[in-house]
Amino acid sequence: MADTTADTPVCDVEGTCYCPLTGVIDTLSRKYAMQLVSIIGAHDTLRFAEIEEHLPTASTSTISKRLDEFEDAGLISRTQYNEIPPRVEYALTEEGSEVRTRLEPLLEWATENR
Amino acid sequence: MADTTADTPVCDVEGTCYCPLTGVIDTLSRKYAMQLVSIIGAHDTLRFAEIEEHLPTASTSTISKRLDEFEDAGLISRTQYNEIPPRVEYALTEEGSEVRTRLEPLLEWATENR
DNA sequence: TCTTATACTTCGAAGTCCAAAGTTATGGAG
DNA sequence: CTCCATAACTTTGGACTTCGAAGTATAAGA
Repeated sequence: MADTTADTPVCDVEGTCYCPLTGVIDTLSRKYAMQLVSIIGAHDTLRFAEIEEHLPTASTSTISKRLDEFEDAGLISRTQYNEIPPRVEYALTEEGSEVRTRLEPLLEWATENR
Repeated sequence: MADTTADTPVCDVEGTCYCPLTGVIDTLSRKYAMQLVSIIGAHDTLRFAEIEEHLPTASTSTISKRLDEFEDAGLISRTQYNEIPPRVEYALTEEGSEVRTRLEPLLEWATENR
């Protein structure tokens, strides 16, 4: 009984309320997504196999999918070197770094309280 | 080629690295989970139907599942009043508040950058 | 020719999320 | 006494996601 229009989100409360929040949060709301941003951010660049070592419980295909999604979302860059055997390096973009910075307090707490 | 044992996580890098992080992060890595913590935290208490208004794109069953998971994780409390029609109120616990505090910077940024 | 190395992709099964309909309980209208 | 209304879920069957394991592509070096 607060808003007058039908499709306005009901966010008229004390404090900030993140109602139908989409975008980056959807990308981060998937398995291993937050850990992955943090792991890449802890290094300058990382190769696929190194990421797998850091996230041993995640399947190859899931890591691959997360990386694609992050690239689409502009959170990471993918640099491919045309050598044999192939070499690919992943790194956070500026946006990705910003996300990682804001993710750290949460992950830190979660690490201490598991 | 850094660690000598087989099952030690590869976390010997500069800075903090959150390798096979489990627990609360898994609970938060599900659809609408982070938004839900934030929404409940923006109020003293919330009823089920109010939560649904704040998260119109989430299905009833998903909200119900998230609330169960949060209760199991100790992030929210569920208070049931034996009236007809029934009344149930949800609120963040102290742990939930801590999580919300650490979630805010991320959600704030995500709101500005969607 | 065969092996090696890296970075994936493909596969079928298992688990998660969806919208819509159903469940429980009882107070009040007719 | 029967029917409807209300709140908070639960159930259902189908679509989407994640899983581990196996397969693909490339070319240098034995």
